[in-house]
Order: sequence, then C-alpha cells, then structure tokens
Amino acid sequence: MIENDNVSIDSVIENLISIHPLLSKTFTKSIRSKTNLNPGSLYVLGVLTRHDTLSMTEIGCRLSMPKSHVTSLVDKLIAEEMVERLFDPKDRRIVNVKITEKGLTDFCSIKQEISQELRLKLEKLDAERLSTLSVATQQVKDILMTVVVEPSSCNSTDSCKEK
Amino acid sequence: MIENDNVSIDSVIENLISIHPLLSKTFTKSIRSKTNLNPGSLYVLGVLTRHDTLSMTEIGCRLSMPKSHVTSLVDKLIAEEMVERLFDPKDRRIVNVKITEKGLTDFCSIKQEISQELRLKLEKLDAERLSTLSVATQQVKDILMTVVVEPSSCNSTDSCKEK
DNA sequence: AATAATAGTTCTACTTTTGTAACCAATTAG
DNA sequence: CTAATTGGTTACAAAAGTAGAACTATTATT
Repeated sequence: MIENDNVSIDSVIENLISIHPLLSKTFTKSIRSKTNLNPGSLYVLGVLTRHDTLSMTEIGCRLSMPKSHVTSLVDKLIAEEMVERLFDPKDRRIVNVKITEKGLTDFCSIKQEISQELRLKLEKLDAERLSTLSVATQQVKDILMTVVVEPSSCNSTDSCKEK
Repeated sequence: MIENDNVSIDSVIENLISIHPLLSKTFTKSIRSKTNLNPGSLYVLGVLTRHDTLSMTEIGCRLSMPKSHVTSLVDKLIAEEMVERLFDPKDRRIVNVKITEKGLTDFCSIKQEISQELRLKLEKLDAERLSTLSVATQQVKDILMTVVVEPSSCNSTDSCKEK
C-alpha cells in the first residue's frame, strides 16, 4: 500500500478505460457484419476455446451475463453445431458445454474475418512496435485473467454467487 | 522477418480478443449499477476527456457509432451538464462538443466508482506484476490508439490525429 | 443561381443485452 | 422423509445499441 502502488493502479485503470472502447470499435462491428452470430455468442465460444468444458453457470460468471442469457446464446451455438451439451453424470442438474470440432475451426476462421481490418493496420507497424505490442498484450491478458476472473468465485465447486 | 511479423500479428489479435470480454465484464456492469449514465454516454465522455472538443461526426467515428446515436448520447450528457454544444463560427453546420468542468470532475468520480472492484483486486498484485501491468497497458493503449483510429478516416478538417 | 455535398437532428424499426420472476428437476440439509 | 438449495430453462419487460431514411441548415461546386 505504498504511494507508488496507487499511482500504478490509477494508471492501469486509466489505460484500461481507454482501451475498452477501442476494442469494442475494432471487433463488435465486424462481428455483426461478417458473421451470423451475435457478439455474445462469440464471447461464449471464446471462453470455451480456453476451457475444455464449462457449466452454464460458469460461463455466465466468467462473462458476467445472466444465466438466462447464456441459455439463449448456447442455444444459438448448438443450432450452428459449434458447441454441445454434456450432462454431468455426477450431478444431473449441471449442463456442461463443450466446443465441437466444427466450433473450433469456425471460431478460427471467424477470428480471421473479424480481425481482417485490424490485421491490415498492424502490418503497417514497424517490427519493433509490433513486437512491443505482442509482448504487452500478452502480459495484459495474462495478468488481467488472473485478476478479473478470480478462480474462487467462478468454479464449479464454490460456484458463482448470484445476488 | 515476414514470418515473424505474422506470428506477432496473430498473437496480438488472439490476445486482444481475449482481453475484450474481460474489460466488458469489468466495466459495463458497474457502469449500469453505479451511475445513472449508460455505457455509451460514458464512452463519449471518455473521448472528450482526451480531446478538448470534437464534432458529432468525429465522436461517432472514434466510437464507431451512428451519428444519430451520438446525438442522443450527447443530449443525455447535456441534460446532466457534463458537456456543452459549441457552434463552429467558421462552419455553422458543425456542432463541437466540449466537456464541462462538472463533466471532468464527475467523470473522475465515476471512474473511481466503476473501478472500485478492480482496484481491490489490483491491490493484491505484487509490486512487480502491477508495474508490469502499468507499463503494458500504457503501451497497448498508445499503440492501439494510433492503429485503430487512423487519422484519414475520422477527421473533417485535420482534427482526428491522435498523439 | 442551381445543384450537390456535408453536418446534424429526428424518426422508426430492429437486434442485442439486461434484469426479473416463475418454474422444474436434482441435490443437499435438517 | 420433508424442506431448502442449486443449476438450468422459460417467459416477459425494459434498456441499450444499431441501422438507415427523411429532413433542415449550411457550405461547396459548377
């Protein structure tokens, strides 16, 4: 709790608040124009690429969306055969969602599609800045993931508390 | 070199796609619960803190929202006395929007509010990771701003250049 | 001067997301 | 064994964002 820490925290928050609209601008629009999925479904697909299976509650917790919304998004993904429902034999209330092979390959090509414009712009960066950006985004992602999604509140054993 | 660039670009895109939902989760919800502004209005306020004045078109371009939406968001901000309309004497069609003193101070306290939970979590990071995160977010922000908001497509005269 | 183009507003229709509440089935606790 | 809790679905209302046409006023083009 030193002076220096507070300055760092403030600058982190300041920076993240600036970055957020930039990312929205970059991705959301091309998601709508270039895919037949809505952004929410794509976020669900995204977390499923990073976790083999997740329950409905866990998905909602990680993406901060109401369970009812998760249901409708997963329904859409199932209609596209991108994910599947797996019923947990140990607790038959739980629905585990798993991405399919088709879902994985589709997600890859969708990523290509929606990042096409960004890719063109990144290509114009000099090698040094590009490498800086590569390292920096990796660090932000890694640290933010441990900070934002704290394991204790989202996992199946001690599950996400809904208020 | 080309090889290496493509790897970097892919990892940047991969990372940004992971970061985006994390930021949404972090900010959007508390914006709704802790302020009487909608997220869009807050984004408008945000860009106005970084640019003394912007025209309606420039705001829409920077945030990738239709001009009609910008109109309604600015209307809300004016009702809260956080911004003001300034008519350009040189071209009376243009409406320049400027953040007020109240807007600036309000935005600061809103930032405090909506980042409170994140702040608590950041405080638990050790000094090294916090400083890493501080530097990395700054780099991401700076480079992304030059990449995402390309000057030529946003300006009316020459006013869209980001530094 | 006539016409085209631009900046912004208003209007309407639509999609997406959020927030509840009611409900069922399965599990856990007393 | 009841009673309470949990995970998930369904249904509905409301907020927020998206998209585009029609319109006014102003400026630019010719």
